Amino acid sequence: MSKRKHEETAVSTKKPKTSGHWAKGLLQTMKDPEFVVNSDDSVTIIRDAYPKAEFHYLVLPMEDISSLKAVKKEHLSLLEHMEAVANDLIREDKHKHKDFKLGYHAEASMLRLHLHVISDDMNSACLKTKKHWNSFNTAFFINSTDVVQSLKQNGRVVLPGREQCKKFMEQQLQCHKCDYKPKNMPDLKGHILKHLRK
DNA sequence: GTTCTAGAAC
DNA sequence: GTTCTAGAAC
Repeated sequence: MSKRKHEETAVSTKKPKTSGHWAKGLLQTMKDPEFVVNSDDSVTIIRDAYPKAEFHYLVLPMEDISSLKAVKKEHLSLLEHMEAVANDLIREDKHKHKDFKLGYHAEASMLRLHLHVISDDMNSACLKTKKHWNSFNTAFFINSTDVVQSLKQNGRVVLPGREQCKKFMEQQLQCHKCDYKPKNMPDLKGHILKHLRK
């Protein structure tokens, strides 16, 4: 036997092309018909390539807005439109029996502003780490309505600072539906199954 | 953002 | 010995 790792022969599960820096991945996914759910003149909706719940979509503007930090008051109607499009999506029949959260991460890793549209089951094989959990289930996740309100009131989106974000990510694991405090991720992933209601 | 894996935690 | 987390990735 050679020392080389065995060749992967199985067809890999669909992944978006990842040419260029990983932070630009969403820009590629936006162009991939496999992931695009819907779009109009100003926004595109895609399925998240690594969904953290049974339903997990992203709404992205066509305009090259890198993140919440780059959002200006002239983007107000765009952000309102992103929220409206997200609300239309979750009213579709296939989502009827699910509750959804609409919001932004306080600090995003991936380029291009994106609104998360995620069912609140948090039941997914892609949800693996404490950071994953806390990014959707602490104040690190900012509801779209609050982002829009902040933009209206301040002319920009007021965000928690770097240290505050770090604290959110290090927060003790907490079930989002009851007072249970899981001892680790496998414990949490087992626990949330009890709350499933499809 | 994910993958991989060393070494901490159990 | 096995499970689990957290940090590097050129």
